[in-house]
Amino acid sequence: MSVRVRFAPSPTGYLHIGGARTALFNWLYARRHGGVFVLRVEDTDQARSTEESYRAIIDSMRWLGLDWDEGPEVGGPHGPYTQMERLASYAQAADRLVDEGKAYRCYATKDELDALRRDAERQKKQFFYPHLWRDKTSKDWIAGAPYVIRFKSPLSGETSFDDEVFGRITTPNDHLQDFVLLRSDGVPLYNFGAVVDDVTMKITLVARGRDHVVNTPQQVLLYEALGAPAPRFAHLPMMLAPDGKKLSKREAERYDIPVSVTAYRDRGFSPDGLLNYLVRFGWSHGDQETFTRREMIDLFDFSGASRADGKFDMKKCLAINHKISKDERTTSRHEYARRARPFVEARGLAPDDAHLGRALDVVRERARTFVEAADAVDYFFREPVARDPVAVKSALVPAAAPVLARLRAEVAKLDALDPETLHAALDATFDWKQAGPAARVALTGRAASPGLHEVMSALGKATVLARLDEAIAIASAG
RNA sequence: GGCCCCGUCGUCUAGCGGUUAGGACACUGGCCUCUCACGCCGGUAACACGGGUUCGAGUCCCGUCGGGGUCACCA
Repeated sequence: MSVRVRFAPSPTGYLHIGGARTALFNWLYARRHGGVFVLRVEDTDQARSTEESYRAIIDSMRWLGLDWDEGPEVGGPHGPYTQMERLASYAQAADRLVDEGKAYRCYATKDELDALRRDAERQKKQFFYPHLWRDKTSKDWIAGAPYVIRFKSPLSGETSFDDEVFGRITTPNDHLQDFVLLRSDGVPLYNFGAVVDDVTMKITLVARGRDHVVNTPQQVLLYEALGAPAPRFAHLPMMLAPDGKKLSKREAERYDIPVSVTAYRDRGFSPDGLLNYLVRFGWSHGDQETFTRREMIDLFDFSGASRADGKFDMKKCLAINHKISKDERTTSRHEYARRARPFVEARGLAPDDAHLGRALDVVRERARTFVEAADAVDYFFREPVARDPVAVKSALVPAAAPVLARLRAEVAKLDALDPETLHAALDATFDWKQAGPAARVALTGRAASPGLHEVMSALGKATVLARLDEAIAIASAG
């Protein structure tokens, strides 16, 4: 049977970093096995679902490059891929279960149940749905009154399944509630909607966060009741905040960790950089730290997944992004410039491609993100260059004027400013240890920068001469 | 609390009965050097604890402790 997996986010917020990892693992599994990757929108929580969230999720998936074969915007043979457009399917399945005596109508109201729940809480007892309507028949139904459809859970025995990463998981049935399949308005709840869809969409493996293992038994029971074979399951360990708490937005902010994929994009991460951090979170292939997409796909396997939850490490995430971005093997020069450009333009600069490319070549190895790259490249294009007052005060002193003047004279004699020519022309006569600081502030306005020969080369002769003239004037004025 | 799961350096992890317990990030000493990075060489640092099984346990079993997940007409 061909492999079919899905990623099924609910549009109740941005795409969470943990969700992105789940999506990645599913995508890798599908690509690895030449299968189909389905994107399905679980928007049955009408109170929280928004069009804006839907948009953010789609955009994030595209930015990450996790393309789907079936789903919203691309369609497919099992559509629609949005649950609110599939209500008839759930109603039909639910009716069938009721007819077969595997589910039943429950007329107890939410208020009524909430009251019971509060009572249980007050008595410090666990609330358990009293089987109010479990054993009633259609003769007891109240015409015109709202009802939900509940699953008739087994009262004894146990349910188990073989998880691809955790192995066999078995849980007793006796504490299973008669969970709700269909709300009184006909909208399905998560467990039911997901199972009905997974059956009709012929999903063969479900990979998701470990927080879902608890409702897997209920889903297994549902497959059974529906007379459909259950897919395989693969649960992934949780991604936690540095303190071991849930990586919620609030918790993450305390550690300056972005939680939405769009935030990583805005912070100047490259999709491949982020993906490389994520793929090594809960999965490994020996000691290999970074992968090209091709390698990820070829090497991915659930046997490489770990079972222990992990804590997010922003420093490492940045380091991995840095490694991926600066390496031509994983990020081409052209790709780097294409992604960096918007961040440069956001600073009000508009260099042409050739000029930008030269500057990025010079700073690339020292920028962890495109935001840092844009900052590092700023003085190449800003006129007049912005000079750091502290650096000016310490380096552009009167004594530096003659040194800068001599540098200006030497550069003026040259035709091309490539690094080799500059080294040949200047190194014999300049003591860079002494001339460096002043030249650096003159040319870049900063106390730290890439090597001066490289900087001059990327700056171009005209700009170099102009900036030296400015600096000489500043230095002379003291 | 019930049920389920997990436990190797600070962090991500390798390990699948016999290893000086390896790598990466972080931290740190040094080299390189016009500064900052990059790069290179080196260092600190881990098998939660207690019982078993075994000639031999990080690897297998049990217990303890610790951590996490979940108990909705949310997903």
